[in-house]
Amino acid sequence: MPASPDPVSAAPSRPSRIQRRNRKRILEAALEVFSQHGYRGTTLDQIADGAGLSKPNILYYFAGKEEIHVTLLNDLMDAWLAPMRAIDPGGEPLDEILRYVHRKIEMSRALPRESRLFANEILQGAPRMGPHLETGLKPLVDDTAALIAGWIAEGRLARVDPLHLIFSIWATTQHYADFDAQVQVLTEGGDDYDGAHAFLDTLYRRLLAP
Amino acid sequence: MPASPDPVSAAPSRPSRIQRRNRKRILEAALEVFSQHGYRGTTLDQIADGAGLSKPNILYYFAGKEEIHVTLLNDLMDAWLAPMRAIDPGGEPLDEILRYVHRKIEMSRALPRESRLFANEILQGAPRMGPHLETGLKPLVDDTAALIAGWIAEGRLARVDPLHLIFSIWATTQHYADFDAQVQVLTEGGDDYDGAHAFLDTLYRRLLAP
Amino acid sequence: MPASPDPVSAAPSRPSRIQRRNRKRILEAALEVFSQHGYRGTTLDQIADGAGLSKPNILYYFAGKEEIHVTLLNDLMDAWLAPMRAIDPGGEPLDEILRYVHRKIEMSRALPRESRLFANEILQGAPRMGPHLETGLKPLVDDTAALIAGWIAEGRLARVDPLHLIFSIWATTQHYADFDAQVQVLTEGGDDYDGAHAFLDTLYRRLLAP
Amino acid sequence: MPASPDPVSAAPSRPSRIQRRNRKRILEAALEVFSQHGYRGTTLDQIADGAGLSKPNILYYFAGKEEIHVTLLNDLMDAWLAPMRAIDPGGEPLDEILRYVHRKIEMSRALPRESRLFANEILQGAPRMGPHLETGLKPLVDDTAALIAGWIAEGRLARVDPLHLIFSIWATTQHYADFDAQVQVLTEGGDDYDGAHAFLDTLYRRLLAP
DNA sequence: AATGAATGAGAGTTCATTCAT
DNA sequence: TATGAATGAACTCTCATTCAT
Repeated sequence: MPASPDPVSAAPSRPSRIQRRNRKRILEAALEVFSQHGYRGTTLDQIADGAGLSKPNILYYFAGKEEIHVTLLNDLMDAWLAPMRAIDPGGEPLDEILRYVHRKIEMSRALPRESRLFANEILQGAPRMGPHLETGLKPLVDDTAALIAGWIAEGRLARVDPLHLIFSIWATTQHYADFDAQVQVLTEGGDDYDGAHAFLDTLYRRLLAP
Repeated sequence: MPASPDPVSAAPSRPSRIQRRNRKRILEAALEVFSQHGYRGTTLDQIADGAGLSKPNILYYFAGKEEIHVTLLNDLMDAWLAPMRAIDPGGEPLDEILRYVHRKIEMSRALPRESRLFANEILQGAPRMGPHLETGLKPLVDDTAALIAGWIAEGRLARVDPLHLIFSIWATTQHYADFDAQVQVLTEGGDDYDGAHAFLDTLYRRLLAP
Repeated sequence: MPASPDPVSAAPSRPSRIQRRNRKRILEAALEVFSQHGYRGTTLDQIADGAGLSKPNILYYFAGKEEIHVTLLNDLMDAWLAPMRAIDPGGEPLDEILRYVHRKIEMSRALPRESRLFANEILQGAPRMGPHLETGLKPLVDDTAALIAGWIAEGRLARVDPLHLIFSIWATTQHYADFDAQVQVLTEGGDDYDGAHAFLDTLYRRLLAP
Repeated sequence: MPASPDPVSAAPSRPSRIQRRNRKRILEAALEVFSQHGYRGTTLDQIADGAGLSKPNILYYFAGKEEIHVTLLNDLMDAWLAPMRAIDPGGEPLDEILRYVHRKIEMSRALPRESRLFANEILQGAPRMGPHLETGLKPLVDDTAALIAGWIAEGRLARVDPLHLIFSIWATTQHYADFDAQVQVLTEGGDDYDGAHAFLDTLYRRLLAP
């Protein structure tokens, strides 16, 4: 040990291949069940089964059920906000908004479980995500609302309340993931994301065209 | 029980005043907790506490936790669909749609717990409500979509996909109840239902004005 | 219920006969195992077995393992301090001390499990009894030490440090209960409480006779 | 292993320096936690942490938790009995006893963890030390009691029961280590070993002076 | 000589439900 | 009708120990 390069300190020596693989498996399985059954409706057994690991082994990687959930939320937060971050203040306003809407629809299609995970959490009062809303989401939304307000002031977008506009975009795009069970019934299993793209394009174009 | 005038058969001798009062209490308490914590997150103890009844007494009125939940869903279904049923086929199309939108916003404001109860249920795949969607919701939505399609064909509304229009109205109006925790943070506690009325009025007016 | 004298309020309406009987059974069984195996070494299963009740039924009466332990400690505290409280400040000093010693030996003989319960707790740093030492024990010991100091000042007892005297009385008398396993081996199963009475009478008489 | 010079047989090839160091570390850490939390209250993790070794490595040196505990008990037994062995049959009786008492107090002061380790074990019925009491302790105590009886018969010590005398010396001296939590509270954190020396010197002098 | 990874056997606790009155 | 009492099944989490390297 004397001649060792010494990473003895408690520094969490970067995870091994197995560690990374198993953590990934666990989070994948957890996403599946948490997004479907909610926090309380999910059991460690379900996660363990889904991950192909024993229950105590799950707890070898995560301190407890809650830590898995919080880790999921944290890890997904960035990806979740990416579409809004990608709005280009230097772009053509209407284009930027419409492209944001289309990105959000695509996320609903590609990541419906993630959408439902967040929906579940917020529906129950965001008990494990409260801080993130304040520190992660709020500033970004404030900035975006200000940007839109600027565009409106310049006459490059029709007059609307920017914050309610943002709410409406979230609501309409995430609806297809969050309320999929209902959408399925009413579209008779079609799911029709193309129709969603077309409809919402029309909607926001008519709403915002200057 | 032998001397009872009422034979054992399932004929439900009409409920006494106490029975009606207690059932109402139970359902009220159950709505409160189910809407906040979801199905699995809710315990009979919480419902019993909220109702001011003992746990076994709860089970005297309902066969089990699931029956309470299903009863709630059933009982609320009618009220939930009332705003759509109230659309007058003989009215002025744009007015009818806008008034539907405003009624839905008002329901979000007045009955947020009911909204979240349904949201929770659908988010989890509608495990206890599946049939209702097919038999209760689908026909009504089909009719309404057909009505709207008719109006569009007559040139009395701008061209849009009626079904996606309906989705968007649900999404945007219920958003204020279902994602209240998030709305609260971003509006800094204001909640702003007036802004929602104004914004959505503008939105659907611009979208649908012929 | 209308004509009821109404103890509806949350007041813990005095326990029923069954409640009292079962709580007693649980505490009796818990004393048996806690005193033998210590807090951590005791399982609820052992207590449940000893009490002839199911494990969840144990938890119907007590909120958890710790509450059982704390309840035992609290309930026994008074009895435990009674011998010291019974010292009569108006009595003949040497007699009073000697009678205190004999009472303590009798407690060791009659209540060895209680003695070991306290010994276990203090040995591990009194984690669940800390406050009691300060508020219950300390004032009483302070008073008793002052009383003894007064007797010494009056020349009615030989000079000794009162606090260390008290320690020695506790140590010598409780030894027979706490270290019974060892005493048994060395006395070859005799246990000899009579010898203890005689020896300690001699000891404190020679120490304290003025 | 085939080419190993050391055949598989149990012949314990003498331990390397590292082995000796690690065993010592483990036992030191184990003493710390066993004496504080008791056998069941102690986890291998705590020992591993204290020793700075991994948990499996602990089990490379010891077959299991129990073996660590038993080893501790065995290794300490000699040191624990040394003060009694040091009583000189050829010495001046009162001096010998008093010096034994003082040595025991010093052990309480210097090795409180060892004292509590034994106390814990005996308190719980000596489940892992039973034999030792018979084979190690009993003969020594028998001898010492006989020695004291002889001194008394010769009129060189006042009449007392030798075995109860020994019990009392153990009880009074070890009390300061075993019940330290209580002593601390009552001495207001002083701990006062000097007072203990003085008090017990007086006590046994008055008891035994011929 | 050492350890990251894994697990079976329980631990304490929760909870929907049943029993007895 | 109503409830105090009771419980089986399941849940999260712990821990001594083993496996594989």
